[in-house]
Amino acid sequence: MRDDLYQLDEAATDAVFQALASRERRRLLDLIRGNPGCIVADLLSAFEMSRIGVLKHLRVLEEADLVVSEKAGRERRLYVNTLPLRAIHRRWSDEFDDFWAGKLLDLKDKIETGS
Amino acid sequence: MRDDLYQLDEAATDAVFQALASRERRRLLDLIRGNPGCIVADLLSAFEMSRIGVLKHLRVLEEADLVVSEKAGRERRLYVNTLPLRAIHRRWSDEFDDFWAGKLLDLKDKIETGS
DNA sequence: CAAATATGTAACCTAATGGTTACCTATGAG
DNA sequence: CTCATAGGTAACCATTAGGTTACATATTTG
Repeated sequence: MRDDLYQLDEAATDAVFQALASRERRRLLDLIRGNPGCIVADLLSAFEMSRIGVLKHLRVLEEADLVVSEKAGRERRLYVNTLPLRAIHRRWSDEFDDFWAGKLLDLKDKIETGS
Repeated sequence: MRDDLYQLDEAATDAVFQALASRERRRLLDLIRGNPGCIVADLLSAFEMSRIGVLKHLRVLEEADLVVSEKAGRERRLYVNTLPLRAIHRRWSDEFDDFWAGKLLDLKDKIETGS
């Protein structure tokens, strides 16, 4: 799919941010990104929690479309899908252009220091 | 504060993504961004929910440091703080450089179409 | 086939979220 | 001063999230 044709609706955006709002899930995402094609069992050793806990986090990532998988025999191969992240990145780059460009004052600093 | 000195720890990152994981809060953020210095009462008409509901969402945004406020008499002036968003944007730009640059295949598409 | 492996589902518990109503405090205007 | 306005706190309720244990299924391997 062409990069710029991929768009997130509000519900999908909720799901992506929700999925990213957990350390464990971000770590999971990093692990899969670093080991594309890894299977669920490969991930378990990196976590304290039970296998089912990891599976649940994985499902949240999959429902946010941040991770996709492919069944291979009794195993499941995992991959990061970058499109949702890129869609958000792209949208922010558009919407917050003024901010990224640093054209606006740092209001917080201004307020807190009273300057 | 200099832009690149602002860094989010894991807890702060949790808070930012959590805050963004709600349509209402993203809308709130947009409204404040479009009306810097607006007061709480200004926002109410844009929402169906009660004032307290809005206040609670506002607090989530403030705890994520995405919104800052300044008391002015009995009013409270609201501003968006862009630093957390910029910090995330910057980190992603570093970490996902290969992806942003489109150097990697779209694995999802590959998997789903079986090509 | 039998047993080990990889994964998935169900049911349950606790804590956090998202919302409410009712009440309280501080400030500005007449 | 009186009262309307802007905002905040407390207590509550329903739903969701994050985790668990126990059990079930499918696939390899010996």
